Amino acid sequence: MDRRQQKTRAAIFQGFTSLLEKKPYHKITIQEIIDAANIGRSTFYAHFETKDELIRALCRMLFDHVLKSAFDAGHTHGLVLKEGQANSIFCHILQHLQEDRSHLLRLLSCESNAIFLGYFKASLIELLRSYSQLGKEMKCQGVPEDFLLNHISGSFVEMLQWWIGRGMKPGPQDMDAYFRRVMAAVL
Amino acid sequence: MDRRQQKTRAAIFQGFTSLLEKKPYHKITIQEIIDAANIGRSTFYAHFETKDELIRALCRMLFDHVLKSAFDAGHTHGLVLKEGQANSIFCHILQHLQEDRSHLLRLLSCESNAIFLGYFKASLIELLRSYSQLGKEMKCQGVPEDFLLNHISGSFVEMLQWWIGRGMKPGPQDMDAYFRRVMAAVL
DNA sequence: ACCTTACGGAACAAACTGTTCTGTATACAG
DNA sequence: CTGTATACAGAACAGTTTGTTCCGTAAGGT
Repeated sequence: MDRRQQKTRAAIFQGFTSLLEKKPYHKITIQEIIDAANIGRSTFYAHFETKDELIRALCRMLFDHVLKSAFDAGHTHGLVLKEGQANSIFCHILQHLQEDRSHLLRLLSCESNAIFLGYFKASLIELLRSYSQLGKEMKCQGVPEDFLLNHISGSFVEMLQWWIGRGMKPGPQDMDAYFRRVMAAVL
Repeated sequence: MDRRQQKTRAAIFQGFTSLLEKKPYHKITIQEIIDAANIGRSTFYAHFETKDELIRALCRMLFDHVLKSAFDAGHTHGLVLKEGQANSIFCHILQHLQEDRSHLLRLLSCESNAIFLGYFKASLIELLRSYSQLGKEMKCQGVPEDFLLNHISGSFVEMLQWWIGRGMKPGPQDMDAYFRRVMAAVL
């Protein structure tokens, strides 16, 4: 990809991100993004057709990394923390978020975090669907697998929302423990 | 309240609702609502300052009824279905939704249902918080009550989303059974 | 019957949108 | 190093939407 395109794209993401920390998504105008990114009007439209397309691209970029690395960790250690283990998919995601370094956590803490959490849940469902050991780790006979997938992913995202809303106060291990307790009948 | 205001308010809700079934919330303009409701421009702004205020008023109106009646049923029967029981808070909500008559289910099925489900979850948390028998019905020691409240409400709404996305295919009793299974460690 | 007030509708400036155009600057390949 | 391709900035554009103000009319409430 052309270096100029990379820089422009990064500038748009950066400007958009900083705006999202100040005001809700639906009140941000494309004009403001253009000003924040310090680019020309036509340049923005050369990269993204709409604001929705922009946020989707942003989500893909951010979530792909986190979920991929969590998946790699979980492939050998399982979904949730078991006794004597240090890693697991869910715990790894939480730790990765707290370490941050990317703007991910700031976006998940912003006023419009529901949008990001929605995309996050969809990505998580896809991840779990492709998780080969899923069948072995899920209990709960008599309930459709699809329902369980939705319940697990949904519950995790709901927990994330609660965690973020409280300033990430309990640590990742504690959260993983809470999660394991309430999901005891499923995982 | 003035009869004229009642009629205007109803016309706005009606027009807005029918628009929501056709297109997503954020693509609906106030101008379209005005046209659909067949009222004057200044009249709309005399009732609501913004589109967000309108949808919030709509949610309050719709959810208050459902949750209040569900609460009355649950006050004598408990949160979830036990053997030999015909009613419970969660099962009652599902049944009430399926009977419909109000436009609630259509709104929860529309493209922008995430907005409604968000308000629904908030209302549900408030309802449960004021539910006197909550402490007795919740298991799961060692996990903050606030976390459980969020998990229960969140999981219910996630289930609702799944149910609606599948055309409300399994009946309310089946859904209540699924819910009871996955929440076995909590309720 | 009177007074209050909600309504309709026009007109308004302001802002945002999405597109098109032109000239310039930069990247990349040979 | 040179030429070609293309990404960029910036202006200009018409078309919407927004939120407000005005006034005359119509309906409600007492």
